Amino acid sequence: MKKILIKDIANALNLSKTSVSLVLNKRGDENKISKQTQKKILDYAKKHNYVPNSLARGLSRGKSETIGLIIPDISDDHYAKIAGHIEKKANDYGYVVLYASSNKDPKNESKLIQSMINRQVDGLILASTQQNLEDIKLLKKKKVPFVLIDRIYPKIKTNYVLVDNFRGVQKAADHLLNLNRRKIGFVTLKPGLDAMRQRLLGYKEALKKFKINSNNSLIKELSNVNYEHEIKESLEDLVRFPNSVDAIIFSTHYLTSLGLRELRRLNVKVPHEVAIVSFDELGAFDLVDPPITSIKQPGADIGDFSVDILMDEIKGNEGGLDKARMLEAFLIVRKSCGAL
Amino acid sequence: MKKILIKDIANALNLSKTSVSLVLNKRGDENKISKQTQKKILDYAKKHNYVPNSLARGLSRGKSETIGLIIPDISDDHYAKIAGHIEKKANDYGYVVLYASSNKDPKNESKLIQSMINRQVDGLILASTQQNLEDIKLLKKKKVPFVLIDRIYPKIKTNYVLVDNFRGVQKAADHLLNLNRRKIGFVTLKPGLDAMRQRLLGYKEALKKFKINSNNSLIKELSNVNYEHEIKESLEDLVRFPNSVDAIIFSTHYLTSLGLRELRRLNVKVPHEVAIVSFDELGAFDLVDPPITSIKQPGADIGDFSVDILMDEIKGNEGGLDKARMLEAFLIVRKSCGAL
DNA sequence: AATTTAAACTAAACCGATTTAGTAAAAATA
DNA sequence: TATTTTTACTAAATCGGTTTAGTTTAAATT
Repeated sequence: MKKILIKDIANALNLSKTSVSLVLNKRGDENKISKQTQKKILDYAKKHNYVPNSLARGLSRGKSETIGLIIPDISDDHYAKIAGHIEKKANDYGYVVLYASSNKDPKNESKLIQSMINRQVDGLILASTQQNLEDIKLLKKKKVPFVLIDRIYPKIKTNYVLVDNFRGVQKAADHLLNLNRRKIGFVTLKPGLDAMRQRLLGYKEALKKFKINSNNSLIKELSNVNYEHEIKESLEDLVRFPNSVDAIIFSTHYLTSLGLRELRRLNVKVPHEVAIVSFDELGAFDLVDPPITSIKQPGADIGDFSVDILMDEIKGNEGGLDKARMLEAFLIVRKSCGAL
Repeated sequence: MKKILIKDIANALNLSKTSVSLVLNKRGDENKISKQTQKKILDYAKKHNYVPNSLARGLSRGKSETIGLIIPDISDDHYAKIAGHIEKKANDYGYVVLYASSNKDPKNESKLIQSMINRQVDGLILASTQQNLEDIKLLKKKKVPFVLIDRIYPKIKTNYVLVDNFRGVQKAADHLLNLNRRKIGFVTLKPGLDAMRQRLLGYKEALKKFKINSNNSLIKELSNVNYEHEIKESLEDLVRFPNSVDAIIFSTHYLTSLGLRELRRLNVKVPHEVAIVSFDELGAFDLVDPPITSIKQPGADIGDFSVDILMDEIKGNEGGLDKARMLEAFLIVRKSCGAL
């Protein structure tokens, strides 16, 4: 049951490693290896179940047929879904995915990028912490093909696939405004991430168009590390006089879940007293009491497009595809705003 | 900005590749490289940001500091959570995770196992389709370290981390029985998977202990590919005379979600008319109407233990750890059974 | 002073592929 | 028949590390 190598095949058939390698890589014809010989090699390889050592191949070819994927957290629904699509699509292209979670730590992310490059990944897909500008610049300088998803660095030009957070939240706010909710709270994370900034801007813009002054005490920006605790106080404050909101937009699905639990604890009736909209879906949001109106991000598209772009980049097709895409998020209307 | 190699360091310092390699691998002292020289090498390497090429290192060492993880589907909550923990734990050990989804296709799984091995992963963690006995035997024969999770091959002895599906479902059924539900339906998948078989047996055993004859028309085994459609008819049948169940156990979280949607469509009141328990949690099950009583699998432990075992195996520690673990699943009582 | 031992290195083989730059023999052309 | 071309291969270098088996020089021992 020993592993069989190209050398073994060559010896067994009294041929050179070169010929064997060429034939196994389907380059026999162009290199004028006779049909006979080719058949012998192919047969022998199949019979002995030859499979190339990818490390050796990667080393000599300088590429690995592997792409790296770095995301904040694989157990986050949103990223798990994207990762699933990336993997499937990459497999279609004959690539394998080397995957890693940064756990939202820029240092960690930086190490992972390094590690991926050492492993000779042919390209990277990155949902960055947005605090590693230097690493991203380095990737550009080293001409490593990469695509940013979900989070970009506005200061530099890169390939990216992004969701229109600004428009997305606007849709949420418009929906509420059209249902005559006027005191709309916004619960989000501190804008370390551009996505969060965009979502906040979208919220403000929607209010402005309705000629409502945005009121800072209705905006709750929670810390990235402590939001689970901070959300309690924030919600109490939103719900209570003088704020007394009649609607809340949550800026991520986990804030929505936490927030809803809190609203229940506070005995606030959703949607009668307070309507809610979630930016970003969770699988079971249609089953929740009440079913949650949400802005659904196109996870499948993010995954698929990012791989398409990356492959284009790896193959060196300049200008083949549009390398920067902004995708629409969709409003899914359920009962949590009282619209149904 | 060119990549710097061991050779470059050696040339720059007028030393041999050997010395440089030894020092960089912290084997300078044992090989009597003078402190001076060591410092020179280390300084130069740091200054020029040397990082080893993992492919080359992997090739010559015959190991890659990478473990492979093959699961049915990364976008399944259960596996996403496990994957998250596996990754974190593997990183602690200094390993990187090469991850792939089989999409429940044994052929695919088989290819992935091959591909992982070619990539010289040092070990594998596998949530198998349970239809690749030959591949698993091969892994054993080739002495590739591996750990099965969630799904084992009962016919052969392997390392594994498993959840006690039998006891888990028993807990669910006991809970219902103790609440005086007597006509308990069981909605599950066809037993291609041993897990499914165990869950069914657990259900039957619980009934038997309560001296209730299990009635086959209360057991719905759906096809793996078509369950989304079949579940409609199954639920109608369970709910309608003469079955008229007063409780249903769903054997996976996605069956629960689908089932609950169906029960709503049929206007069945949960838990008043029919109580439900889900085997396996979903993040938002506490928010659902009604909150879903479920059997929670210890995803974190599955992940952590499997990596511990694998590392033990890779390091060749015979008999260090218990290499086969059966973990308990826990009942989480919520309102969907009327108990609260 | 001759021999051993230790210190501080290094040359070259190796891992398992790919690839460049050939070569020998047969066939085609002049 | 001599020369060129084509066919069907192959030897050896290469990728970037690790590792085995030395080597040289200086210090210690007899």
